[in-house]
Amino acid sequence: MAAAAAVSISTASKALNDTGRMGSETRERVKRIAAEIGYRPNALARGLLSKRSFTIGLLTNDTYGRFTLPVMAGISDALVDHGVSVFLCAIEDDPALAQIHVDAMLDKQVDGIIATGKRLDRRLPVDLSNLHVPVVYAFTEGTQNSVSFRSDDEQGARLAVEWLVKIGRRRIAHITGPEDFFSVRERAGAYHEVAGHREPVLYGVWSESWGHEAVEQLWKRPGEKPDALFCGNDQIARGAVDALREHGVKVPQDVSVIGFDNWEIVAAQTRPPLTTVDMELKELGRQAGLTVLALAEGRPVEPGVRKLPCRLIVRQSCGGKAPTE
Amino acid sequence: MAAAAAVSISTASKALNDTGRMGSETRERVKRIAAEIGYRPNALARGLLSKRSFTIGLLTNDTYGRFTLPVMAGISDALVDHGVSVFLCAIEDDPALAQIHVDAMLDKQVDGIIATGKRLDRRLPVDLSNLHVPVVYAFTEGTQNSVSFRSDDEQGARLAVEWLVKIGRRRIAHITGPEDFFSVRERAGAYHEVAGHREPVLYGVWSESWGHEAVEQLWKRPGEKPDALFCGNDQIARGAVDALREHGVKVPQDVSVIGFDNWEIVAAQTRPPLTTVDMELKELGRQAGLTVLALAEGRPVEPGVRKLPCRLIVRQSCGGKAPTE
DNA sequence: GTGACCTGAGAAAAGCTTTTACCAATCTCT
DNA sequence: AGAGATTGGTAAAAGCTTTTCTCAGGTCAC
Repeated sequence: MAAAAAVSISTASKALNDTGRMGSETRERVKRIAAEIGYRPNALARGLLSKRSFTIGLLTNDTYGRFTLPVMAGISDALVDHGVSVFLCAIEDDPALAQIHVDAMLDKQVDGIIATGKRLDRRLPVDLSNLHVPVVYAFTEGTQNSVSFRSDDEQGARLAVEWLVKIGRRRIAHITGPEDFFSVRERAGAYHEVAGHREPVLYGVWSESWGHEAVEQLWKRPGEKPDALFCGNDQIARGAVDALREHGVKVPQDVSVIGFDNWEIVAAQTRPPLTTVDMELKELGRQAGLTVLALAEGRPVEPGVRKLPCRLIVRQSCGGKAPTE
Repeated sequence: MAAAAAVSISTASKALNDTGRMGSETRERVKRIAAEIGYRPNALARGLLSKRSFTIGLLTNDTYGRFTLPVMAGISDALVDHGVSVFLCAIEDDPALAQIHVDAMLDKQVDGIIATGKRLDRRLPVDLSNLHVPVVYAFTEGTQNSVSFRSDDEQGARLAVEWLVKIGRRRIAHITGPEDFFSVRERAGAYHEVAGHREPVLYGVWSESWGHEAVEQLWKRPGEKPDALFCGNDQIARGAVDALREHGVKVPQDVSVIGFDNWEIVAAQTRPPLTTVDMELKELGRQAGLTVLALAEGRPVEPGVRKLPCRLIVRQSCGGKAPTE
């Protein structure tokens, strides 16, 4: 630093880091002068020596940011206290682009990498398994012996269906996304388990229009109609609510509708606002961040898949009362 | 590098950088061995010397990511070719957090900072005016003598209203957000200019429910109804479309509705999909990225506000034909 | 054959910080 | 008072690149 503080370069360092031996008045003086001139140590130089850059990389292929943003917020939230900054790298399922970003991050000596995606059962289009920095997977499929975090979709779905049962619904239908999604199968499994097989599962796509169409199909069928819809995501739920309204069916009086994801922009703007399942992605990001930090510091972390519980967000599309917490 | 390539450390450097004098067969051999052992120079050490970290910081207070994500995508897209990585720092209108992030970035010797927000007429809660690194503002209010990029909302609004006029609409109403937003006033100004003053401007909030309510108000009034609605954003437009449907008014046959923002998740999922104005945020990010890079490299950049043109996205909520491009 | 020149490569410094080793001066105890 | 311990501080090395300087050996010309 400005050894212009009339002291040697090493004394300055020790003063600012509260290490070494020196007179307390010297230490104080150095600190004061450092503060005055606004001295801040160069993290590059420090990193060169300490082998820690206090930097991690976040790799994502989720362009919408639906999943990445909350995860990122959690990571950043957890790591900012430790002085760690985050490189965000959006690779759009482009292996070449991904490799460029990974190389750039490695050159910059990131302390670790968090890989995140938009789907639990897909890998990012780049191999991170043999890097010399720790890698943690969040909301995307990890590799053998890696640490990965994911939401517990089964528990989330159970939460939703149990809620519907609890408020007295019995004929619960499930409208959801494409069956090749792992989450879809998990959620459907929990649905079957809790609700029994009274109603079929309608697989489709993740859009409002599918939710709309699914309701058309259900209401076109003869016989008793469902008194509740458990939807695979909020967009489907929203389409369903719209369709119900057009049929003159009242939500939540006649039919309860529950979504999944708690995507505020969809869930809160639906009329009525959607009761839905929140995957706690921010918390997921927080844990992923702390984990990659632990690995970077050489602390041991058990490999494996960690499932984080979902939380039920009660709004008005189901009726019933919010649980007293 | 592994001078284990049987050559001195300086020769290795010169070989890999194609500088200095040396026998071509030595150069080739070093390069080959470097490639074999997967050597990559340490960017920290290089940065220490060259005063360039090939790293920039992106500061944002937009938690939804509605504006930040496209901007970020543009920046990243523009800079990845130059080997620059981006620190994403989400500060949630928290001055203390913002300062922490800025300090962390400066410590890490970022080559520049891009500030971005969710509102053109608001500053970030941190002062970036006297940093020793270049700062560029994108979609947020800049400081004196700074470089800032913003969308041309006036031109965008003009585009929208002119389109409505072109397809034969005459009684065009404007439902928009809070009047204290600069963009709202600019858009309303352009609306008045192009449409004349036949219909009032309805100021409200940026939500679907306001769009819904505004239509109620309009249709409750005696006299001729509007034949077109220019909405301040896509959410308002969506609410309006829903309300019109409930009134039995057909979109686009009876009334054309046009939005603003081109927020895919809203605009494309509305029935019918919204014709809307795109602010070209990705391009805005791209230019901001290239500009901060230019400043970092010492190239001169004229200070001032750069307005980028918006683009009309024609879907089905207005009728009319897509312009032949 | 010898001085001028060129070539290929290595030595060293710089960039900034932290850490270890070290030295001179003061203190302590008998 | 003098040996040994303590104190307050400095010098130097290490971490990894790049750049500039230097040098040994060879080539060319006269």
